[in-house]
Amino acid sequence: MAVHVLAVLAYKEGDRVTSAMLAGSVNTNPVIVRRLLLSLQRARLVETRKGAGYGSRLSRSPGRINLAEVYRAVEAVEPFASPARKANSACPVGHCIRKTLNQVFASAENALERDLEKTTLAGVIGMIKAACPATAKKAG
Amino acid sequence: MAVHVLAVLAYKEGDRVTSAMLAGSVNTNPVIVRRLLLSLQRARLVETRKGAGYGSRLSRSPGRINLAEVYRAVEAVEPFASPARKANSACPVGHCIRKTLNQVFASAENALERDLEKTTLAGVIGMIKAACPATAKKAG
DNA sequence: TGATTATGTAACTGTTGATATTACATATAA
DNA sequence: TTATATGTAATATCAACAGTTACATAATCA
Repeated sequence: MAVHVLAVLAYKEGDRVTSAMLAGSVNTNPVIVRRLLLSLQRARLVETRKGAGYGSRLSRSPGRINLAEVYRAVEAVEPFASPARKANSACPVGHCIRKTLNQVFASAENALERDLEKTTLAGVIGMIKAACPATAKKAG
Repeated sequence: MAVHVLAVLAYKEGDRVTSAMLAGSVNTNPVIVRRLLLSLQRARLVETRKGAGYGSRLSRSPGRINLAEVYRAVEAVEPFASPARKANSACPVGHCIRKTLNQVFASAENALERDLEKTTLAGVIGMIKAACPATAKKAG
């Protein structure tokens, strides 16, 4: 969803867009969008202003925002499960597996982010236009 | 958790282990383990037999099972969200973003799996032993 | 200044997926 | 035939995420 919101913002290069308009595009509630925007603000990906006629816009050009940044901005918890129950430490595997799996998963997540870094928001927009060339250039 | 279970099985190279013993190590319920084992059976990673004195063991040596196979065996759904609500197709971004994001995420997941392929169960065991050298070699 | 517009945020309510638990049918070994 | 172990259904619990309503706060604009 984060990528969707940012893609709309990228579409409107520079124009301010309200959370209500974004929610309209994603088909969700403005509050959900605003909560998401808070994460994106913290990551300095968007700028938001209150007041009549304002809203949010990208902090940088779409070509200078890659999807790894977006992923990190909205990633709530570790994508790989840290099981609720802790392992049985009487078992040698259970006792020491956590540290090991963390290492392995950190490496895997790193590989994931390296790949996401290769795609910018501008790239996403380009792919969307290529996938749907007939679409109008400006709409909510 | 899947990796944990398989690591225990790898520890016991070849020995049959019951779901109750595995559940003891992971600190969970035998039924949970059995459901997980069903996925691992479908992926031909473990063999299971009913009856007194039996249980499960690895189908192959730990050096010939990599974590990408495990990931694929237990991966329930797409790790990246396909939002419940579908996007607003009146919006040009909403209309065509799904296909584009699927492409991008497929690539990212691929990168993830390429990384996981580099680690085998034998490697995990080695890392565990290195992390906890003092641990006994044989226990539940 | 005051009305309007937008965000920030709290409180509460689904919904979903993972885990947990109990119970029982079935298969296999001894 | 008995004991052991898996397969599986039904149900409960829990956390994360999304949704909704409501309202305080901030900023613009007339």
